[in-house]
Amino acid sequence: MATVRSGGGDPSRSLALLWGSDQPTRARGPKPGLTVRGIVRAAIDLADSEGLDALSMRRVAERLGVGTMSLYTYVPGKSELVDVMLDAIHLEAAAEVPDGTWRQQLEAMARDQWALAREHPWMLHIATTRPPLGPGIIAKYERELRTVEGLGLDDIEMDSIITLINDYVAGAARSAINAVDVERSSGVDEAAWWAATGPWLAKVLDPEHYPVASRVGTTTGQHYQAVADPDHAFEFGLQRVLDGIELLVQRRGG
Amino acid sequence: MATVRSGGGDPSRSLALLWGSDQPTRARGPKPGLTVRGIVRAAIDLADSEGLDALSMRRVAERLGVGTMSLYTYVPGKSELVDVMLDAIHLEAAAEVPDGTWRQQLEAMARDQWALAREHPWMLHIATTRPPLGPGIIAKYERELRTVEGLGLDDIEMDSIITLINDYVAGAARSAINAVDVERSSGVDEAAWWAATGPWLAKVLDPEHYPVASRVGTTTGQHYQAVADPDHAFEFGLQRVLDGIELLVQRRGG
DNA sequence: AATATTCCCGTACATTGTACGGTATGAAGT
DNA sequence: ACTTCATACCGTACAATGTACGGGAATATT
Repeated sequence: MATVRSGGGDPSRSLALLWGSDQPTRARGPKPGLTVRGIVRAAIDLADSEGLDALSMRRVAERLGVGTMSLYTYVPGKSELVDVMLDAIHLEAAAEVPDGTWRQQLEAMARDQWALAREHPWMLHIATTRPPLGPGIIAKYERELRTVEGLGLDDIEMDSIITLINDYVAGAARSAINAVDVERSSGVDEAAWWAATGPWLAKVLDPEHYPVASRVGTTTGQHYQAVADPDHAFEFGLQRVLDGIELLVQRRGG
Repeated sequence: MATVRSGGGDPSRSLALLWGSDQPTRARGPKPGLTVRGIVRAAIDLADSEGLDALSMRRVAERLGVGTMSLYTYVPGKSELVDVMLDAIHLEAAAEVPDGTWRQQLEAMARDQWALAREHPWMLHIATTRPPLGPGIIAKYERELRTVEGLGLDDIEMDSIITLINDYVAGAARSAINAVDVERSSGVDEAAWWAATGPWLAKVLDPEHYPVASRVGTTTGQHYQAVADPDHAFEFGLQRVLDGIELLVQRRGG
């Protein structure tokens, strides 16, 4: 499987699929046996349970009890299918914006994103430079922007803050997610990997050449029983990022 | 190609490769015609110029003028090869730590990482939950930690700060990198994509349902002539992150 | 009944990582 | 000098991928 990338297909085809009216167009020919929605759901189920690497047109068709090529009647290609999958999970996850200060709202937003990534780990493996601008993603963007509306920031700053939070959460979540993925695909669990790596590391991390790294590496290794703890890293980083944003808001008089 | 993941191979095999003495073990049989270093260099060249999707054992062997399977004499598999590639680029990039305040040093470190990702865009497509702990990566870790040594932080906090910066830069750089990748792989450049998407977006982003998103989306779209500007996002976010870290350092009395 | 249109899908192709086993090479042991 | 045997090299084969192509079957419109 090549790198899975949103926006890799024909944009207007993806957009038509995303916003396409679900009205059953009166037409000749045999009755459709499938729906786009059903295909997308099957694909999401497959990716949730077996990972993005297991997501193939053949496997999706198998789950639906049809031939592989039948899918292409409903969906132009795998690229566009992935676009719709991505938008769909954001649509389902549409959460209420909680009450509270802007900071509490931003924090909740970050935690929602973190939770969504836990539920659908494959979403972080999809490159979204050209996001599928469907109803789910747009609604999410609207919710996010509202948390920083009215703080005295200009539009560009508001957008930048949202981007910052999303970039940061995605980065931190990727680490947590990968730990699960690599265990599934390699069969080597964290403990086994650390057991194989630790002794090598001790031999190689000599305090002469790497005084600080060997000290800190030893401390963190013992503390986490692993090379790092993604959950802790997420919490720590989130507070720093929010602190940084708060400073800007204060300067703008929010 | 399945998702490329570091730590997917046998850890001790990767580590042996990473730290393995380069001394030519006196042995029987024909003279080796290749070296691990040469294979790694060819693989890096290929990935640099054509992307990670184009990195295949066949293509690497072709560049070296040997049969595909000959590579397996030197390298256990593709996983381990990627591990060594990743360590190698960090070893080459080993930069001097500049003088200045800890903040200036951290900022320089982030910019170095950003520049490295520009040079070797494929590095960000590799999942590094279990990083290849070779001489390049370890030396980098040591350099990074030294910038936050002596500020009154404990070891865990020092490690967390480094993780935060690296996570953030990786996240922001991924956006910039993907813009280039998606253009290469799809043949659709940013302007063409935006030309196809913009009109759709205008139709769909109605101010009734999405008042804030439509306003901000329009402003940023006109400002960037695209859906976002990764370079601007990087600069903005970096200052917020550093501000947040500075607050912590101040509280610790640094 | 004829026609136009749509759904379904079998086959085929190029590309991937790498397991397996065979052959050639050249240093060490006799 | 001759045998032994570890090592380098690599052709072939297999299972899996996305999807182009074209044929067959079903059904609403004419």
